[in-house]
Amino acid sequence: MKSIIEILKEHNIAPSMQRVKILEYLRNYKTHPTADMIYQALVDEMPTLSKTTVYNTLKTLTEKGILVALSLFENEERYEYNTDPHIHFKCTKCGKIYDISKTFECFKNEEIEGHKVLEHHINLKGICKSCLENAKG
Amino acid sequence: MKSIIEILKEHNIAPSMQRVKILEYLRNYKTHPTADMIYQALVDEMPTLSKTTVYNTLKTLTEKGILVALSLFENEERYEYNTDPHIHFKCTKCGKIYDISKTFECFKNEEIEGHKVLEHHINLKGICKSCLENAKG
DNA sequence: TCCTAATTTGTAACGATTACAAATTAGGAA
DNA sequence: TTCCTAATTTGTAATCGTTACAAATTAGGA
Repeated sequence: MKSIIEILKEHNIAPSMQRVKILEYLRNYKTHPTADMIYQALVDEMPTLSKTTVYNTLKTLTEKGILVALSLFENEERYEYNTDPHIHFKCTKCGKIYDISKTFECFKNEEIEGHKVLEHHINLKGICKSCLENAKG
Repeated sequence: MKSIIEILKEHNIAPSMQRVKILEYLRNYKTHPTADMIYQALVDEMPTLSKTTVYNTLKTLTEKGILVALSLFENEERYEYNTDPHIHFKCTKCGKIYDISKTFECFKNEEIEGHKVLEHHINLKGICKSCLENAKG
C-alpha cells in the first residue's frame, strides 16, 4: 500500500506531521468521523494540535479529492478516505454509519432531464443488522 | 385540492395563522427553502413572526410527515412539502435544487447486507440545464 | 367573563465552522 | 551554520444555523 507521505506528495501537499496523522487516521478508521472526532482522537498524541488545523487539512484534502465529505442526514460534515465507490446506510437506532459496497451505474455521466450529472450520493436509512438481532433478544 | 387547514386538522395540529402560512408557502413554492428563507418570505406579511416559530412549525410538520427535511450536501436543513417520491439534483454552479421525478424501486423495503432499509435519499450533483445553455452562450 | 392550555415570541445559549492574525516551522540560499 | 522567506499551524474571536427557555399572547371551553 502507498504510504501516506507518498499520497500527499503526489497531490502537491507538503506532508506535515499534522496532515499525515489526520489522513492516516481516516485511512485506518472507516468510521466517517467528524472534524471534532478526529481532533479528539489525535489531541492526546499531539497536544498542541489545533482544531483549525483539522478543519484546514480536511478542506485541503477534500479539494484535492483525497477525501470525500458526506452530508448524511445531519447538520455536521463527516469525512472518509476516498476508495471504491460505495453508498451509505445509517441506522436510526444506534446512529452507526455503514458502507455498502453496491454501485449504481445508472447515474454515471448521465443526463437527467437535461442536467449533467457528475456525482451521486445515495443515503439509506433504517435499522441495522446488529440492532435487528438485539431486538429479537 | 385539500385546504391547508384541512391538512393540519387531519394531523391533529391546530391551524394557527403562522402554521397555515408556513405550510402554504411550502406547498406553493417548490424551492426547498431553509427556515431562514421561509422567515424572510413571510415576515413582511406577518411582522411579529418569530424565527423560533418557523423552526417549531417545521419541526412539528416534519414529525407528522407533512414535510420532509433534506440534508442536501450542505450544513443547513431544507424543507419540502411531501408529495410524490422523487430525488434531488443540485447544480454546483448556480446552487439551485431541482426535483427529479424518477423513482427507484430497488430500495423499497429491502434488506441490504442484513440491514433493514426504511428510507432512501438520492442526491445528484452536477451542472443544470440552464447553466449548460448559458455556458454555450 | 374567566380560566387554562396551547401557541408564539424574543433573548440568550449552543455547537459546528470559519476568519484572521500572530507564532512557529521548514527548506533553501548565502 | 545562519539568515530569510514562505508555508503551516495555532488560538481567539466571530459567524451562522439552530435550540432552550421563560414570558407574553392567544384561543376555546366552562
